[in-house]
Amino acid sequence: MAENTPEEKNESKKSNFIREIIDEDLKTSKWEGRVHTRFPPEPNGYLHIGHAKSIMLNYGIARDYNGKFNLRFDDTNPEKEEQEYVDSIIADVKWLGAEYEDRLFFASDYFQQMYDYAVDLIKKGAAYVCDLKADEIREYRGTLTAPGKESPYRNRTIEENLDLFERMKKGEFDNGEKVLRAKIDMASPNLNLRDPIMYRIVHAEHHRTGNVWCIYPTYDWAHGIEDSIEGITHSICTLEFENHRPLYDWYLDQLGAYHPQQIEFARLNLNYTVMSKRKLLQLVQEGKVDGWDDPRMPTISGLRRRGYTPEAIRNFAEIIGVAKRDAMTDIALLEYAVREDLNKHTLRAMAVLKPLKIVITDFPDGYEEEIEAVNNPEDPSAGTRKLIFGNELYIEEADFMENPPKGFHRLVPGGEVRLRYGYIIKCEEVIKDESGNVVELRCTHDPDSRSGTGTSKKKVKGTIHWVNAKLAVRVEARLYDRLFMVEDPATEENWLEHLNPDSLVIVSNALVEPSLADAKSGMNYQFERTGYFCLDSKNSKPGALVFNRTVTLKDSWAKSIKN
RNA sequence: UGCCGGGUCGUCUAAUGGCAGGACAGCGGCCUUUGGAGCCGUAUGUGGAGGUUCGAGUCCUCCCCCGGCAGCCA
Repeated sequence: MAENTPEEKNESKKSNFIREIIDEDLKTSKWEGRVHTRFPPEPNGYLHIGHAKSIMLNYGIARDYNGKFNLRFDDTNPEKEEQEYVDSIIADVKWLGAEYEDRLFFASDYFQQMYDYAVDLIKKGAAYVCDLKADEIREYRGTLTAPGKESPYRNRTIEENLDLFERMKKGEFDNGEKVLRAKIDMASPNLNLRDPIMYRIVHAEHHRTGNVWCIYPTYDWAHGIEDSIEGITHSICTLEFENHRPLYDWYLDQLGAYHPQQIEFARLNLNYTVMSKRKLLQLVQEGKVDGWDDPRMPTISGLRRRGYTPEAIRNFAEIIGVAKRDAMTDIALLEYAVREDLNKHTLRAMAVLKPLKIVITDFPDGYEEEIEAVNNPEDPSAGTRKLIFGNELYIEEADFMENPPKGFHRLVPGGEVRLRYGYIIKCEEVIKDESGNVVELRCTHDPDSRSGTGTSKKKVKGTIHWVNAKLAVRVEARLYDRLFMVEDPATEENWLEHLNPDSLVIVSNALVEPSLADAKSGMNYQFERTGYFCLDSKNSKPGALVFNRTVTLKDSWAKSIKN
């Protein structure tokens, strides 16, 4: 493979304000030429597409600057964290292709160091044990416009603080009885600096450290230390931590510890879905969806089950860029990213979602003819396959209309249409049941129109897909749509009331061409003219296949009739 | 109404005092045995008012709007 010229590299990799900061740091040797980033999830839920943005941002930077990328679990709250989440997060990060090599870390591995650092602060007179109850602490903190007041315990002696803190660690006190606080400034306009809590007492079993600890560091105390210990150069995080940066700076300066640079960016918001872990958890717990990996969920595992590829998600992360302004990204960008990837790489197949039988009357009963179909017009190396044409077929119900609107290019009574890779047929007769529903079409074919022979001079406007009635395989198809009916459900009072009742439509009698009976899990397919599909990893079984629709194909006809 | 941050096409994102550009979405067309894909074209934007400057999205002043912060969550 040829090396990219610098210009090509710049073109293929969009820059952003964070990369500019790094470029500048490299120029000034601020970190002796090092670039070291990390992704620091809390294992209290599954990762979503917003995390993917952060992962690709951090990993992409490390990769492009020849730096390092760590995966570190921020597991400082035993009450919310679980091993299941750790496992899922590791799987998702790997699936996305973010390589952390041997750098898998846990904040809980640093608990002793954090404790020692806290003792240092106490010895410097910069931290104290406070007996105020939670609501009292809140009260003493003041408000956004009024300064707080100092805790009556603020001026305990160093010896007393040391003793009390050690006894907190030993388990002599109950939850909430005491906390360790930094002694900073109760009148600071930045509320984070009003004697923030460093340690709280939590008698709970931690998924990794078990019952070794009953005091746990708060995020604010722990996070900067974690980055410091790992030698992170650029601590990239989301906007809401901007106000915390002065606190991290204060801690690290007090400790005289290595001091990374924090840079904040705007988190991803996608319309027609929710992105907070709390809300996603609620959807799972209230059974609104089929688990964290429900294909309608914006989780990495949900997108994977839906049929999204890592490449599609990486494309998406690239397309949306990185900035500091709040943004609401249109889900159309995500769909564009996945179509772009799937179009190039999926095998095509014919599948009829809502079958309508047609009989070609001028072929003998039991007629069979082998015809060739290309597997992927975007990729000749994907080759071709054989299809068996017959006198009894099924076409898509939507491809026939008795009273078509102007511009309808498909089958109509007395009209002609091409059957993909087969013949041009003409609809001679429409057969209906007692209630007037069309149940079968009787057609004739043009023998000179066999696909690929070039013998037909005839031009028809429409080409429709079909399956052989005798050979088609019956499958279940699950058609997904946006989870919510409103653009920004999170801002609605009763956000759960805006779930889209049609976000999942199950089609239990779809018919697919025989080759799809061997569909492989993890493979993506394009059902010609209808969309991209993949086997459902949870519910599909041999002999009872279940296909998930990843995304529809663009449909300019559907769009034009809607207007 | 305290502190911090932010406002560029409908959406996302560039332009680092010098032609406001790209992508998606839209619209129009070409092409097509997928109404797919591809190709071509097109409309749309600097929150407002002043100021500095030969020249301002960019610098200054004032205003407006949006977001975050009062967990022993992260």
